[in-house]
Amino acid sequence: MKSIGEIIRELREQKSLLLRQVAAEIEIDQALLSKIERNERMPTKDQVKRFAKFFGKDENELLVSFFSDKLVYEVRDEEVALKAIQVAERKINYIIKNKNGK
Amino acid sequence: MKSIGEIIRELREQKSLLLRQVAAEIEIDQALLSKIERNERMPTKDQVKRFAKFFGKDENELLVSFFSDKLVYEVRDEEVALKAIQVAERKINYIIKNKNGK
DNA sequence: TATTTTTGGACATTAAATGTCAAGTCAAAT
DNA sequence: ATTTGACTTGACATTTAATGTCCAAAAATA
Repeated sequence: MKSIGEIIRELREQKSLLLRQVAAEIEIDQALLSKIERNERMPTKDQVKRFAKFFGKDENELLVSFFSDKLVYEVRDEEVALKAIQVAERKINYIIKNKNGK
Repeated sequence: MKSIGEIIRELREQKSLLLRQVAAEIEIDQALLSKIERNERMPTKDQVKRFAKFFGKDENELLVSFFSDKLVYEVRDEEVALKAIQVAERKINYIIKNKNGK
């Protein structure tokens, strides 16, 4: 249930690394990393992959956090947020179901 | 389970109206309406509201279609799509829960 | 206080979405 | 077959939103 930013910050602090150090590894500006960790900016999908690799974390696990954050962001202020997500889930299930066959 | 575009097209056809006529009412280019109906472009939230008003449909109902389409679009090609949506739903529930109190 | 780390904010850059126009296809009608 | 009307297509313009950068300010630490 943690945001992608919180996760990244925790991983960094577990290793006692500085923003500057991680930023250099991931090849992003350290100010940007600071913002990402505080959920002020979203990383790109590619950056999330690099974080996973650098911290030795499962890529898909981080991607789930990342995309779920993006989804939440898209509807967080909407009255119909919850319903929209529920309908979206059904639509995705439908798409998956009819992916291969028919 | 229909897309916002399909819904709009059905509403228009039920009333036997031409693209040009509806486009004029909603105040958008008819080419854009054509694309919206075929899910080639997404309408804006404000346009969705105008469609609801013009067709006499419940606004929130159309907004749910609209936002769920946007959510699906955001993750449709991702391996983690379904999990991301499920986690997003939990996050939204959490946000709603802590909206007023605490 | 001096140094280092982190954050804030303005601005630049890039990317993505919406909007527009004119030409194109297609079907029906004549 | 030609014309007419409805719809679609594609290239392009415009707008909006996101990411990225830099430097100064703030906060923390020594």
